[in-house]
Amino acid sequence: MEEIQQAVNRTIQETFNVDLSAELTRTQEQFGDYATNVAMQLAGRLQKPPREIAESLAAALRESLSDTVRDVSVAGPGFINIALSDQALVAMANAAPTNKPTTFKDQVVVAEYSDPNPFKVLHAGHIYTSVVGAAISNIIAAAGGEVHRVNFGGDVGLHVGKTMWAVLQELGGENPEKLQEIPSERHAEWMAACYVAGTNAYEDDEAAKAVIIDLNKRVYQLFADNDHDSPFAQIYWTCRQWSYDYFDEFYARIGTPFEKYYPESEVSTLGINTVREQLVKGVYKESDGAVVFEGEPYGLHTRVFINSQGLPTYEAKDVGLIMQKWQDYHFDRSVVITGNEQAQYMAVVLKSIEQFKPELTQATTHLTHGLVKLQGGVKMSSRKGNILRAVDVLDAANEANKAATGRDDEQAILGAVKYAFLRPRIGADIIYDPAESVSLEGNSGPYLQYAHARARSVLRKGQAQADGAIADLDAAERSLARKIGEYPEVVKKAVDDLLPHHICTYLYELAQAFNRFYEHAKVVGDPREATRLRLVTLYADVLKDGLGLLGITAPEQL
RNA sequence: GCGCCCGUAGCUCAGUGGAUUAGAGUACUUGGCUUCGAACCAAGGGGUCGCAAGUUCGAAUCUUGCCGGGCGUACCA
Repeated sequence: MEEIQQAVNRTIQETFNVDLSAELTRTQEQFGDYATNVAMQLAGRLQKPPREIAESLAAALRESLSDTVRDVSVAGPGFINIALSDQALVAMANAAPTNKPTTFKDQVVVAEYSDPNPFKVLHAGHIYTSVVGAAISNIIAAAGGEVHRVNFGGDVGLHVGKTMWAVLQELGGENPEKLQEIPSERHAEWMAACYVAGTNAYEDDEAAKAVIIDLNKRVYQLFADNDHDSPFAQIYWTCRQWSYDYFDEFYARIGTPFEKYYPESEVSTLGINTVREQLVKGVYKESDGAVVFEGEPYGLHTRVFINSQGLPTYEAKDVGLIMQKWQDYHFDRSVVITGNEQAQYMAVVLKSIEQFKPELTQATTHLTHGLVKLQGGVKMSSRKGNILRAVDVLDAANEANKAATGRDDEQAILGAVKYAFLRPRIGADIIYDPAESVSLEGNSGPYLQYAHARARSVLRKGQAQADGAIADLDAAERSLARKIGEYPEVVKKAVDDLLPHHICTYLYELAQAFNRFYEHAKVVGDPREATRLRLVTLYADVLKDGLGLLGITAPEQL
């Protein structure tokens, strides 16, 4: 593609003495393989009819690209359509499984996502953000980045006070030894129930509310005193560990493990110190007893970093987190993935850091996604416990899959759920329908897994013939080869935009192209077997590679 | 009020560095398995691209203004 693009640029330069970078787009197969509209762009500057410009460019390109191009034609108001030769198409297809962009070559990248709070339950949104974050991390890694996947969460704060309140009720006071009576497989659900009880008490019971506020302060004090031994400390640390065990287990299950957790407690001191330091230098200001950053000069709003009681808010903690990540990794790029309700909040935090560490914010990218809603547009409400938990999403997928296939298949339901979450472009809220996600038909994860398994099955029958050279292509083969060769361009686009859904769109089109090919092209036993086996191999490899970027497995057989 | 995100077929979504006739899936109606895995393929109906102006040879895409939805807007995260 780049070769052709350069040839077009060179031709424009030579023919019209104009420096212009031509944009090459993929076009419908009936028109060719690539198209460009430079002739229309040039029409104004050259004061010539676009078709005339297109004709002379096309003629020159036919000459200079005679090795790689089958035909260069002019269509409509002045589009130049370029059809590749079979050899060029085959060369691109051959390179497709391994040809990756080098956008992040030799760069250290920190990817932060998921960010659940200890002492709370993982909900559907956590699967979504984890799956999206993992896919983006995979894409960056494919482009050469050294990716460190990290996770940030609140091990201190009011929600901890709420949970601890109910925990103490359950234990009948500060009796850490009673925790041992809770079997390990019930830890997560027990703590989730405690959080719900604590939240309800906080809202309904004034006395409890006061206790919870006090417990919150006591938790902060544990860190100030480095207290691991008092009964209260033992309960806190044990429950905190239960949370991290539960997170680890869940991430392992869905295949999105993390290298490091950054608990809030570990970054808040750095955050508060940094903010105080910069308060003296005038970056932050005191206002009504709190420390704030005034965003209005930058079109943002003012936010509190240290509250009037001297405690750090999330803003100061995030300052600490970013500083800590910098100290730990000296990253070239830091990608933070959160819900879009944090978009403007993060803009303020980053703008404030830009005042004293501009190199750090320049290297930071904040990507935001929407909420997970259920089919029918019902929003998942937080608190109270009437939420869709992460396991509920997987259970629903499992139920639906079982109803359709009659068996349990963890890889199938993970493939289904992940694909359902990755298919839409990041940004808007997503509507999740468990039944549709595990559907065996249409644009779904199982369709792609099936399409892969089917190809591998053909290859098993075709034995080891699959590395033969391809000489020429018939129409069905050409369509498939064309689609396979597009893969590197799609990955490049996904990397440039940091948008994994481009890969979903492509893989589905690829699988469709294969299924059409398969429909009327016999592979094993056909005179063209060698060529076709080679194409099927490339197809299956690309499909597997693409699913891998999405974090979806591609089983050899289903 | 101000700011950010979003609005494409009944439903769920691609397409938004401008481009050839706006595409998929699903649902509905049909056709195709004695043949490499039919979880597949093919055909059909279904769209004022929220509305209106503007820029252009050309706008779902860019600009402006409206309408509708979500979120944010100082001591929550």
